[in-house]
Amino acid sequence: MSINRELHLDRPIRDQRHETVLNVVRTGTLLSRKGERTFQRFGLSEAQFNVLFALKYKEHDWTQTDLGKRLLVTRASVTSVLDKLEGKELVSRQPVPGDRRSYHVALTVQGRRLIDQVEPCYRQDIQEVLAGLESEECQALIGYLERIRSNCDGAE
Amino acid sequence: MSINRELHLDRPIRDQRHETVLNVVRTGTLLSRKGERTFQRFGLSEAQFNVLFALKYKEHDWTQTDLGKRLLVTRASVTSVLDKLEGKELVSRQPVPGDRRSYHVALTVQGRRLIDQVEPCYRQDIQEVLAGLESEECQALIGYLERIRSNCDGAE
DNA sequence: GAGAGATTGCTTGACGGCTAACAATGATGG
DNA sequence: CCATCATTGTTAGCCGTCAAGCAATCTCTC
Repeated sequence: MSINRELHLDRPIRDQRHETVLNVVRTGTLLSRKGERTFQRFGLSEAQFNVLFALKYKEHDWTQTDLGKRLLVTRASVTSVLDKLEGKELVSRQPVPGDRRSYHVALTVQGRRLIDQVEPCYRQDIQEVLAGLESEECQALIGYLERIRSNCDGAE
Repeated sequence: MSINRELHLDRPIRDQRHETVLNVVRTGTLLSRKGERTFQRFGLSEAQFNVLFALKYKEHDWTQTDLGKRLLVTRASVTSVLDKLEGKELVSRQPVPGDRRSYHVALTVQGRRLIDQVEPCYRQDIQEVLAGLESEECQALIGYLERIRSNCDGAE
């Protein structure tokens, strides 16, 4: 459905670029919310899922700062999410040899078990949501979005 | 830049649809943040800007519930943002004849003056960010995103 | 070595999002 | 008229985000 109808606008948006921006932001929000509903069934928030998922597929050891870069949030945000996950014993902070300021973050056994349960549902969501798009269309979409991001300060 | 590099991934994402979803969410976030930096210069949050902008272009009277539908947030969220804006005397709640439960929300003189100042910067952001895309490309992008949203529950 | 500057993780406070519950009010059916 | 149900805005509690500032620690330069 068009943004105009979706936002209950009396008049259609005149600026096509404006309409494009609203479409991107709106779609991103809806995708996040779909994920949240799935994660909620496992007692996880989106931020908590993101941490577990990242840890599952990491190859090197990550400090909290590394995790923040991966998830694109500040160190303060990492701290609070990690406190929650550590309270549920899903992740653990390991001391880093040679740097007493840092911790390496790792999945616990329960954490690994949980993310292995959630992941199939997450992947199913993705397939559902993108069911209508062919591979070439995905590629084109990704290309457009990369070009937009290249004009946003803060993209790294 | 590709999501793989942007997220500091050790290995590229295998599932193209997964990569697509991450691209959409990521781009939406970056667009929001660009807006936030602009609004901040005027002492506004993104949510507060959205309210002022919506009120500027409304044609009918809107209750708080109407505003929530337009902005796609709950009534509770509208209440708190409106409290902030009313504290700064940028909007006012007007009693609705015939329904003592509701309020009509309107810009004050200062509110109108402020949104008129912010809007050009906001529109400039949009032009900058979408500078690289032709009209047909925007149209294609919008089409892809609408098809994705049609698969998200919660799109109205 | 010693001092200056960076970096790390933590804390605090503000913000906006949500859900759930509430009182007040409106609408509807008998 | 009245009982019931729906709707409106508010509140409280949780969450995650950020910015700003802190102490501890590392690094670099002299």
